[in-house]
Amino acid sequence: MDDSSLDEKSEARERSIPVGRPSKRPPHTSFRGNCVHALDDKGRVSLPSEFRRVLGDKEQRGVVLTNYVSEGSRCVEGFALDSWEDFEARLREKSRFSSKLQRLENFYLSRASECGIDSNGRILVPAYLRAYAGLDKEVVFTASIHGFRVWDKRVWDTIFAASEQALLENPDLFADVDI
Amino acid sequence: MDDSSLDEKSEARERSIPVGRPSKRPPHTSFRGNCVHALDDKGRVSLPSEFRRVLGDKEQRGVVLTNYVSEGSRCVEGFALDSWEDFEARLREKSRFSSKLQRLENFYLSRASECGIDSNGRILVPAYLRAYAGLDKEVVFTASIHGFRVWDKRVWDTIFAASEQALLENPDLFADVDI
DNA sequence: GGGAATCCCACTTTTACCCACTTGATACCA
DNA sequence: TGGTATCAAGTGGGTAAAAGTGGGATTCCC
Repeated sequence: MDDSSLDEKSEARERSIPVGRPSKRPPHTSFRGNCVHALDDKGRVSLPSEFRRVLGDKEQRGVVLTNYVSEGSRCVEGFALDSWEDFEARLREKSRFSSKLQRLENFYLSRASECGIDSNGRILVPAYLRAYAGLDKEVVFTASIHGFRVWDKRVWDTIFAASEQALLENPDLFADVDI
Repeated sequence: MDDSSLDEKSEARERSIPVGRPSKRPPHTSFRGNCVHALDDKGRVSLPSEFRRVLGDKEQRGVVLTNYVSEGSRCVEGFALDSWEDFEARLREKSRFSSKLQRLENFYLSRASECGIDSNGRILVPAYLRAYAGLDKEVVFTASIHGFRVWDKRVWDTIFAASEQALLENPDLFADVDI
């Protein structure tokens, strides 16, 4: 180890480089792509490095995970903390006693958990979310437009195949999204 | 017991150090997530540490509990004291002879109780609220947008399952909340 | 005096934080 | 062009501290 590497480390510490592995590569603007990672016995899993890059400095603040049903299958949804806070702020403006809001609170909000990112770039997925989405060993991270999703690998394989099949059967499937 | 420990305690009282377990981790901005805790024979239950973190310094002032019906089921609602006070202030601006307001007063306000947090981070749930919501041994704390709710575990499991079912039957359920 | 609330201490379980290893990709150099 | 050094990325595990729980003792109030 030479002096320059020492300098670099202390400099990084001083500039408050986010928790987790520092990254020299530039931050990304959106979550993209997908990757397969292993959940360990403690329920921890490495956040894909590409996703950590999206979080950038916000990485130190962690992510918010909650449960969701996408295309009829259970998964975990994840968001950068500040994007989740924006969402909460908009909800706070709704009528306090609205029954629709309560549905959303009881299913979605009530299961949201803020997860810090450890020094190895991992998050701890709460036991109740692992149980909900059936996350066992192999999980798949997939990008969504606002954040990302985490699936049990077998569930994801099924979902993906079904999506392709739907597109084969209806070539205008995406045209209907009105983009 | 020596002098220094005495000093420490009285100093803490003077600086209004919050009751409850101190926490080095940063305070959260909103109540999030859910957790299962045990109500003991005395009617005490640990406030989830995540929730205490939201209260931050306000923890010393305790929380306000009252009864509510969410999605057709009885529960206890909880709020940080100052958020409850804001709510009261807004009610005070309404017409004092509004019959709807009186309903709200009679059902909601009249049953609100301020609860302190003990040195172990627990609150004492008033007997009438425990009876109302059928809280027995296992209770579930769930986050809501303005505060949190406390349910009997069996009731909660039913509510959650029903919410998921509703979402499965109507995938656009939350799209309707206009977020 | 009896019941409830509060305070305090003790115990168990869970979690956060740390360190260390493996692997694959890239860079570097002879 | 093959060997090797380097580093990011992912994974596994140990340990001290925090979180949750139970229960006794004291105080307060009707």
